[in-house]
Amino acid sequence: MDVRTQILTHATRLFAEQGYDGTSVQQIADAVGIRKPSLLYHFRSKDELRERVIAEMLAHWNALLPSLLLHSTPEDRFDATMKALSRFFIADPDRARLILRETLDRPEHMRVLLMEFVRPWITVLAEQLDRAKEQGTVRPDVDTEAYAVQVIAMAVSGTAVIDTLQTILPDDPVRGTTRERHVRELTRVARSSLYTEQETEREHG
Amino acid sequence: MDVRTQILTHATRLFAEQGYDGTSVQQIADAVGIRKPSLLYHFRSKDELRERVIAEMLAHWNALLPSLLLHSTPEDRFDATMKALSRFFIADPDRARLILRETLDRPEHMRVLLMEFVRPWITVLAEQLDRAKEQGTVRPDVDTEAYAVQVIAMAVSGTAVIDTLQTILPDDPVRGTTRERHVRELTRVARSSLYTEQETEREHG
DNA sequence: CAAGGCGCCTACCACCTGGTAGAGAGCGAC
DNA sequence: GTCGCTCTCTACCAGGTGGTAGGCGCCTTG
Repeated sequence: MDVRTQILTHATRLFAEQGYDGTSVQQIADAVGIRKPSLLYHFRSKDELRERVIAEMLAHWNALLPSLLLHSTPEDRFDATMKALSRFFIADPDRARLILRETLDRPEHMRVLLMEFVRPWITVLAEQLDRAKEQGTVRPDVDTEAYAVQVIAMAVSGTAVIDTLQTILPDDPVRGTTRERHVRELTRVARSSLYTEQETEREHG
Repeated sequence: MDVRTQILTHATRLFAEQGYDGTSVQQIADAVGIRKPSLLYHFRSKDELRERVIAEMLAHWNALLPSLLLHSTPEDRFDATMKALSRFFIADPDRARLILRETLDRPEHMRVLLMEFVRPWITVLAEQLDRAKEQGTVRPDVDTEAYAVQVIAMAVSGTAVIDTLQTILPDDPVRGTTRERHVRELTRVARSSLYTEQETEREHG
């Protein structure tokens, strides 16, 4: 792995764990095993590094999402998208933490990013849900746009903090680990608040 | 308002907006209108100030929550608690941001706080829901503990980031403002995923 | 064999950080 | 009065911050 990629990897982890202000260039350089000026040779400034870290993550996002919407049939498209979304963040919780931190630290910047990378998907999802609503599979009182935003926000923030919730949502011999319980309940809440009762029963057999 | 309180107020706001590492003692002192050593006369260190800020917020929490559970009848206790929870954070979104930041920055510390200040309420809520489940008003497939945690997490993280979501969940002449849409959908999701269909219809008239 | 660019280094910079020392102003108690 | 206490201040500190200057080895290209 080339140095530039190593820097991005370690910077991503450290920014996610400690935040941008809580992480020094020195720390990142130490993690990579180079001197500070060497790092600043690859990235002009700490700020550029941060932008690159976020861009890197959004590139993954952009590479993953479209294929998922194209490879699924219209019927299970929503479920497939929801699952993919969860998997994207659970696969690397640093992504969720990074997004959450950027939202808190630079809300104006995040608005721009959301507009470009998230808004289109919200629109697509909401349109699908509106069609399903007309067919009677989705509850009539759903604000489809707000619902889509809600569910994505739940997935992101949930993934970011799940490990800390261990103490208040302990592992259970019957119900499984904290993570399992959380994901299962998230899925249940998302589904049962979306579909009409008939649809839910039909799908569950 | 005495100086100590002023310091706490400004520190709360600044920590919530910029994070602990992103805020300098100098900045807080400037906001209050005193010199840095004067601030450090009232709080031995920046770290103690942070602890006091959090303690202050948890004191509010502790003063508010019990009265709400005692003054409501068993029937609407859950709804009342949920509403109170939302109001607590919406009244001052800095609280939600502070909690979220502390969870990201010092997860181990947050675990301790959650155990002391949140776990008891989760237990109480879960017990109520379990009783309601036996009576058939709550869906049988709900993991009541996980559900309670989920809803609280939704309220906290939702409030913390709602203003930034403006771009992807715009104000709507029919559906209302971003905030209204978000809160309404949050409530709808929480309710409709909890109660059995009969119960929902009965309550809605 | 140069020439030159790339990548990494040491040494250094101004600036800011959290925190301390100690002086002095104001004020109530004896 | 003068003691002692509370509170705020100026002046200062060591250490860390992001970032720069410039040299040195290495590899590729003529």
